[in-house]
Amino acid sequence: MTIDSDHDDAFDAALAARISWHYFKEGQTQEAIAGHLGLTRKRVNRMLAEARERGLVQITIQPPLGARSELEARLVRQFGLRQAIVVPAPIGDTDVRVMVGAAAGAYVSDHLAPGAALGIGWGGTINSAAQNIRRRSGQGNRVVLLCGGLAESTSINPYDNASMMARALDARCYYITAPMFAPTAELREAMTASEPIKSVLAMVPKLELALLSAVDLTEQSKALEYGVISRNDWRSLRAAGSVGDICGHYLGIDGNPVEHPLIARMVHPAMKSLLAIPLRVLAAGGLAKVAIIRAAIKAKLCHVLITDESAAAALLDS
Amino acid sequence: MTIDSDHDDAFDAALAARISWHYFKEGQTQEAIAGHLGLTRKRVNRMLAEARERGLVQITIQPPLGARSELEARLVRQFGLRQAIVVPAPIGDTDVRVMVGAAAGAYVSDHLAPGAALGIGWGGTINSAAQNIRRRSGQGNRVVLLCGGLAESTSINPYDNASMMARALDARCYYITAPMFAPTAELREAMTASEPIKSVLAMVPKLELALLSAVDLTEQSKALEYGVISRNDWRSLRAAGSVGDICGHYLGIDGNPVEHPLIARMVHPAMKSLLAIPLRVLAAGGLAKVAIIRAAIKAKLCHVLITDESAAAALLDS
DNA sequence: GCCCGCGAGACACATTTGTGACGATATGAG
DNA sequence: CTCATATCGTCACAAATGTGTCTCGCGGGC
Repeated sequence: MTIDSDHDDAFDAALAARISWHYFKEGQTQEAIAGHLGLTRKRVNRMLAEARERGLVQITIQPPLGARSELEARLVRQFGLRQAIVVPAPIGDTDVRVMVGAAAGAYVSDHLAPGAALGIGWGGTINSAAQNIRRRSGQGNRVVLLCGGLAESTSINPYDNASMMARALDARCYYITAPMFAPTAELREAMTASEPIKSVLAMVPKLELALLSAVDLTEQSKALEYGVISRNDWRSLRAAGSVGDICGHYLGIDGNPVEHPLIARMVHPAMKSLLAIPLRVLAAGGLAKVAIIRAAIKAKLCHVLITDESAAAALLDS
Repeated sequence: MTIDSDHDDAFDAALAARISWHYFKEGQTQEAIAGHLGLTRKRVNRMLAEARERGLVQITIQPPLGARSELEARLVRQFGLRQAIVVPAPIGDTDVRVMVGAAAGAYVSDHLAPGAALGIGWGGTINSAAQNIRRRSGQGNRVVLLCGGLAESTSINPYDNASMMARALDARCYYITAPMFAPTAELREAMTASEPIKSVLAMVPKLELALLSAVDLTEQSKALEYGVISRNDWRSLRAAGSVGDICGHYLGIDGNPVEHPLIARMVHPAMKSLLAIPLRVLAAGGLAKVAIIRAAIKAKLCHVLITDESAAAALLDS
């Protein structure tokens, strides 16, 4: 399950690395590189873009080190967090998730010890985090996906997120081989009690680090946009008082689980299992996520919050 | 000693970090960022350049991971190294040292454990390595400069190299407070036996990691260019059969120390001390360094070699 | 008060970069 | 063998970037 030597195309990583060296480290122009290596400038250009997309080239921005941002300090104080990381809010129409994810990837790279096991959520933020992991190899890490899968491969599929993360960490990856939403409550019981799934779920309380993501139930919800949940479910979950979910645990504004028929069909690790993980990092940004972030903090799901300025400011405004 | 609020000018690191996020992570145009933050585009442009120069923005190119380069494998085999890292040779007239140094910085970042002590050489390569360290803080590292100082601050001053490295690692830094070349052999004895110097030298055999640099004695020698050694010394050292030095130890082509009056005046850790360091990394590239690299390997000073393609190819051609 | 020098913004320009259009060439199915 | 398709190189152009020059405003020295 963890074997994936080359995942799709014949992308020449060695060539891309060489081009990247000349471009980013040596500061040569794309034209000069093309001439030197006997390629077209356009080819060089696309290889560079691809190298960045694939995380082969990584750009790290060192935090101001000594002087942590004002917002971070206030978040820590007001919500009793261990740490808060606030990245700038996007200027244009850029997706917040790429920025928060970038910080999340850096955080995981810094805090996942060799041999440690990492649990992850899913979504655009996690996807971006995976791209921003500093590649390692032979460190004996494990990645456990903390939710069930989605049959339709949207642009943000949990299995894909997990696979990318595991590849970047050279980790063995464990999936919950069940849908995120079981067809019926009975099937959910049967599935979670059956073998491959049961033992993966049993790994969760023993994880060293969890990188959680938050799904919101606002109008802008990506889960709604991509059809992960139906508009009917969306409506009734909101009516039940939920502001979103963390790993399939739908929470109310106060952080308590809500009552809803869907709950009994969710395939996910028990809340108790999640709460057993000693370091729980929540990565979520954007105004839409403010309510669910607050709920997650109240539910004690968040030791470390990675978010953006707009969400941070809104959180503090309450 | 590790406190450095702002080391010289009023470079606004927080602003630079924010700009860098918008530019590198969010992919905004410099103009848009300038507009958003109320700055000139030119200012944004310069801040970005400065952020890169100062190592605030770091660009990492992941090695092909599985498939290590052919050259590296051959170096390891032929010279019995633990590891070899070969970066592309510069295309234009770029300084090889920035490329080799970049790789060296990444290597140190990956291999210097918390609390460990690092010994460093000096020169452009080390300077570039320091710029490419992934900043850390509170890890309790120590940096020891493995040579004496130079009075005239050339662009590559050992004390400056050490200071940059220590700053990047948030490490305490130890200097040999003596000139690289003592005026007389007697003074050298007196200095190395006297107090601050003696105890710094005593730290050397206990270091965990050494990042060594190589000084060559070719026509292109930077040491000659910058006047670190006089042309007379250069001539006579060559006449004595030396091809360069590692931490002030002038070696012959076979790796043995040469005989020369200058030797008795060098302030540096004993060869035995250097050889007691369990992981010795030599970072040097360019054709001029080939002979001294080979000598250093023969002198057992090099467990891990970080070099560029041109030097690697030349080393293997022998 | 006046002059000098310095830094920063405004402007301008050359270079570099990203991207789309178009045609050539390879690849593979029938 | 032919044709459809996809990939890649060439050309071209617009946008973005790096850099130089000019000028203005500010502060310090006299």
